[in-house]
Amino acid sequence: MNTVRTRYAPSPTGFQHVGNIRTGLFAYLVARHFDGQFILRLEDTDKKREVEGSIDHLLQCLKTLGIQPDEGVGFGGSHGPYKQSERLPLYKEWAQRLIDAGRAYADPYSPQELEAFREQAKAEKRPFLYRNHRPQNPPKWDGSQPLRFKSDPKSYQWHDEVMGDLSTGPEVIDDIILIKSDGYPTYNFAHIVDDADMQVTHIIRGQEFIASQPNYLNIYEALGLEHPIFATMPHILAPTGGKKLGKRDGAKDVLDYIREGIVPEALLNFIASLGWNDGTEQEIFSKEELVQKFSLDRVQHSGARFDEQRLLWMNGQWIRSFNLDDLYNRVVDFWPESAANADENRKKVVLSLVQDRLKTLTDLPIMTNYFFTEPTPDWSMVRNNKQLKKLSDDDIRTLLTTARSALEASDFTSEALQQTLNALLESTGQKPGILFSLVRLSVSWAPFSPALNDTLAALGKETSLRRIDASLQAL
RNA sequence: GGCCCCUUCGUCUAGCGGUCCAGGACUCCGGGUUCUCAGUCCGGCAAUCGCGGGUUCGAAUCCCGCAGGGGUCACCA
Repeated sequence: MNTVRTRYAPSPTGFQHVGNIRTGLFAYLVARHFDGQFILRLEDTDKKREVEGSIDHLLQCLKTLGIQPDEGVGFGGSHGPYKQSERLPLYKEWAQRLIDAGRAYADPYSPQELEAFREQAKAEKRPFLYRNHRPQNPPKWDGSQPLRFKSDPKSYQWHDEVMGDLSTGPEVIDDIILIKSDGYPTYNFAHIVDDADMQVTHIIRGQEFIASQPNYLNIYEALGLEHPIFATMPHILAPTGGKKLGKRDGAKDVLDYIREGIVPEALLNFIASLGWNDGTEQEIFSKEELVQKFSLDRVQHSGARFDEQRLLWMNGQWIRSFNLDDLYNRVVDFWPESAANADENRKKVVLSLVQDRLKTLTDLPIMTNYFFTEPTPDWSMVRNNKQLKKLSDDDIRTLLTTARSALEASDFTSEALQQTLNALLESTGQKPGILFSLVRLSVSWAPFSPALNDTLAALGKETSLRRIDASLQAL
């Protein structure tokens, strides 16, 4: 077998969302799995739809997710240029071959005439076929008219790595446009030329192309080319309804997930497992494992719904799997403002306490703010607490004062504090629900915090005692 | 409308003729973990395998119909 070469070939028409990027990921995984090459090609043949900044965004996405092309726009390679808009002469050349072979001709109709044909077909509830209107003596192609393929309608059956054996009749074959009147090729033609020229072995693309596959087969034949291996991916479905996930159904920018505190590993893992599994009960896969285990024939045939709950769960799994230094480097941009001047060691201590609690990296500020700034006592939190509301102000004052002096005598390691607190439970005869809650609130004034001994240890003796004093003052 | 594809718990899925009155994961609900929140552990709810016919001793698994969903029929990709 030849070296496997796959490509991801988006058009620069906006931001990348999970639906797009999954196709790219799978193409990447196939290439890596077989020690082949992964190519990034830009299909920028529709100048009207082009959106500025698309390329930068695309590159940023791939970089963030660690999907590294071997060749392509921004990566060099010996089959370039990798932007279709810079390959126009090549398409002309291949088009000329078809013209010379009598397999392409100029389209003499005006857009209005074409539209009339289409309306007619629609009124008669027939599919529109251009070849039913194929001109007898088309004018010589001078580039001002679209160039059409002269098709040879026939039945086809072919194999798709994902979908299996597929077949169609001649009625789906038509004279499609190869070169538009603006001089740019259509996708339909350009991708065939480019894949051949770039020696692409596997075409991995979305389900929307399955209907035009027979037309492509017809063109491969006319060009005398052997066709690559095809693999058709099912769509990712929108959260509701059965439609494919698109921008207007709330498909989010891939980078938005990262900004919202989803780690790249989790996003990659999640996207890959939408429509693919390795047949075991494993749910969490690293990129390396995906490369090793991925195979197209285990890709699902039907669409998969995008379920953010599951993504969030996976994110938590990944966050908990990182060692502290790794996690620390990932959260640099997520700390609360109050942590701006805190030193690294302090932040690491705090981070280690909340690591198990983070669902996304953006949870960090709300979970850690009180470690870095003095909280404002809010006694309504005590009064609204189911257990604490029974205590009188005097009870509270006594309990807190007793606790304060016991803590003052503790040397404030996590272990020593646990002993101090346990002793305090005995000496005061209080339940943990009362004593611990009260102390926890008086040092944090937060709705939740890590274990009390750990929280106190992280705050340190001086700060803890100061906050208890401040809380008592405010009572 | 023609053509093509798809159809297992709410969701993602395992399953390739018997080990499945269908297994795992997410969600949800109980319980444990000295307070909270999360995590974690244990347990629970949840699919008569789209429907109807076959084939077979035996079908989620094979065959045929039907229905529903999706894609496509652009000088978009």
